Amino acid sequence: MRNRAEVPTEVFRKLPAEKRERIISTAVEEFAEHGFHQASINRLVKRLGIAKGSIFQYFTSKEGLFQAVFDHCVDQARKPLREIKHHPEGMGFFDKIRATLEAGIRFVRAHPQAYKLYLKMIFQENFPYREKLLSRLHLFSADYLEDLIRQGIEKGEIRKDINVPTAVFFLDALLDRFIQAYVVAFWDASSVIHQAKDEDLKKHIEEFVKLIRSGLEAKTNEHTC
Amino acid sequence: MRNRAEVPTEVFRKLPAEKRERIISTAVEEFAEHGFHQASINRLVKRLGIAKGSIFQYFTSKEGLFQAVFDHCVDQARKPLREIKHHPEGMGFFDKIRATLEAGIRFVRAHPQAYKLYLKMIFQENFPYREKLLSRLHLFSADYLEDLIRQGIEKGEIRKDINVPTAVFFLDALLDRFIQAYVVAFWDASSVIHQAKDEDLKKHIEEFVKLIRSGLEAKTNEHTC
DNA sequence: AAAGATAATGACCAGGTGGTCATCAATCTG
DNA sequence: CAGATTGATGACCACCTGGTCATTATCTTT
Repeated sequence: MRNRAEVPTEVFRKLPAEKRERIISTAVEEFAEHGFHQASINRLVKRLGIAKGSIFQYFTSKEGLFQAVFDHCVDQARKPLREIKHHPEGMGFFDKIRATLEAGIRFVRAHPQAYKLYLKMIFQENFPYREKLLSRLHLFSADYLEDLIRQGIEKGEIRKDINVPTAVFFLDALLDRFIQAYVVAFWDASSVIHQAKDEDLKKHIEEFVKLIRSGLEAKTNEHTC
Repeated sequence: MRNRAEVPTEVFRKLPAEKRERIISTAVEEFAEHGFHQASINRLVKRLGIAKGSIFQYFTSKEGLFQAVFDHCVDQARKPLREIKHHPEGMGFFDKIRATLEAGIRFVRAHPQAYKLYLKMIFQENFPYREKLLSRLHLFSADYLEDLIRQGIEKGEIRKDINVPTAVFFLDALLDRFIQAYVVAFWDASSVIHQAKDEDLKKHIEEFVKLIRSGLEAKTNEHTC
């Protein structure tokens, strides 16, 4: 956070926007493909067709480059997050869940590399700025879902006897995993979500929300009525 | 698969069991901590107090060592998997889900390093034998869950109108993520599952299964009856 | 056009990697 | 005990890494 303005050097900031973008987006690809340590500056500069020394004139170090890449991705993610948070008040709880899923899919479609980078960071413990990323994301996902659930309870859409933290975890797991399955093939055991077309995706979102809403159990209402 | 008998050299197989185990389990730690590429043979042999040359007399290459490590972990995982698959016939669907969760927790408690290694492999695309691992796991999780769900439908425990692949995905996501949250702190936004004690864990498993069973929606039975 | 400032370059560096192999130590065999 | 066989060893190799910096090229200003 501190010195963030210094991380891409002044030299880099003076570069034509076009070149700046090309460098950042190529670097995103490199990190998303290989993780932090396996990512290679040599390979990057070869892909870019510039000299290695230039990279270190633009960014103080590999870590500095990564920080710039990371900040770039966070910026990309900001808009959709706000968009989701400010859903119209009239929407019901399960509509909001559906909208969240749709916005998530929209994001990973628009920025697949950024999302891949996020996935890489999750399980590669020695990534720099891991803590920073995770705290930022927690701020979003957990708090957002808890708000949603409490509102849903107040409005009578959700059972009152529910354990809120468990429900937060429940939803977080499902939403996150749904998005992951769209991007990473093998998370999707039954191969229905991964890279699905719009129509099929809508159906699966519908089915999915239905499960979140009512669970798996067969209704026994007939017996009681 | 081919040449699997050749992968740990005869020299290694002649070693006293004690030393063999120490080498494998230290290697598991190294790979679980650092992933494949970041794992260092130099560091490993230093930890073990043996010469680097020895490792290459025991295993043909770093990849060979990893294969041995991997096979070792799969062997560790086999017993609990079988145990789960052969649950007593009398058990209801949701009891089986509960038992699956409990068995999963028991496994990661007994072999945390093996599980960490699995997590590392998931998002590190250039890991060797990734396909092999994933196909093995799919065989378990998806097929097993599908069986369970179909049985549950036949017995009338699960709604008949359910979309089976979606339900498989739904369950797979939840079970997997529950186990992950026990091991990896930050998956557990609300910090209730991670490394929980037996009593608390039982409660959370109960709450969790309740959600899987009935979903989030408030029951509206009162109105209809 | 000349002078000065700024940016691009790639040979070079120290350090680490997986892997090799001649040498040495120990055990087994006759 | 002598000879042979096997296993342990670590100096060494080629290669790659992030990072440096003197040199060169380009642009700006006068």
